[in-house]
Amino acid sequence: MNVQTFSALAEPNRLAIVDLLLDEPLPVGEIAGKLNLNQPQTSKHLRVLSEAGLVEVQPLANRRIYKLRPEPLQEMDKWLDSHRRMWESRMDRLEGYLNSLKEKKH
Amino acid sequence: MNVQTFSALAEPNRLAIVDLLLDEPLPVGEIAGKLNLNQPQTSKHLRVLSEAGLVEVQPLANRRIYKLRPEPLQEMDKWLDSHRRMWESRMDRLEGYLNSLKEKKH
DNA sequence: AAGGAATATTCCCGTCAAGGAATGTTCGGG
DNA sequence: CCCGAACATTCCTTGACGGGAATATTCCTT
Repeated sequence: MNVQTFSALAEPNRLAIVDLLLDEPLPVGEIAGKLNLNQPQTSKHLRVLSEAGLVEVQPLANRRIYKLRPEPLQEMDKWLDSHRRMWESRMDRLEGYLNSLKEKKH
Repeated sequence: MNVQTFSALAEPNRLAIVDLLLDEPLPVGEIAGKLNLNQPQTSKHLRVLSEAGLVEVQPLANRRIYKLRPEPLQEMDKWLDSHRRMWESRMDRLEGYLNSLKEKKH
């Protein structure tokens, strides 16, 4: 699992940008407008997200359209899989235990 | 989605600790030994993980046993859900497109 | 009570990161 | 060709962060 993805998302503004781009690709100005960020600030955050591979840029005249790339989040999903199995296993065991408690009450 | 979870995991040593604890709870010394970390270094990272809610401590004599807490990762899983739906939707559309290509070849 | 083991905390230092202001670059329209 | 719009980059400042060394704290054994 790549730490760079976590680093990129460990900043509130960048997390908000990623959430925003979930709906549709957007140009920098619209991202800045919707999140009340300065344009240079937005630009710099987008650069970090791009370097982490979370977004890709599509030039359109003087605009730059940013869209999400799923690969790093898919990798995070895969990493989460092993944890998911762990906590689901514990939930199964808890369930089994509670069921056995119920049976003992009959 | 809580940025603090991402921040906690955005450090290679802490990510390694979380991976290690996936198998079983461990005391500080063993974590330090397995990851080749100094004890104070390990202690400090565990503190950050604890403050993020990713681990909990169980004192056992002069030892402190650290174990994972699933809640923050479950929250991350939930956050990832909306992204999962987005990239699966795109995969569906790609699949449909490829299928329609295949049909045209008959 | 003293000592050892295990661990947490503090202080200091060097590096990194975010924001603001200013400036540079690119594209399209007139 | 010039200008405006959209955006990227640079420089500076400030605060955060990780590691190392030293020290403090807690528990158990003798």
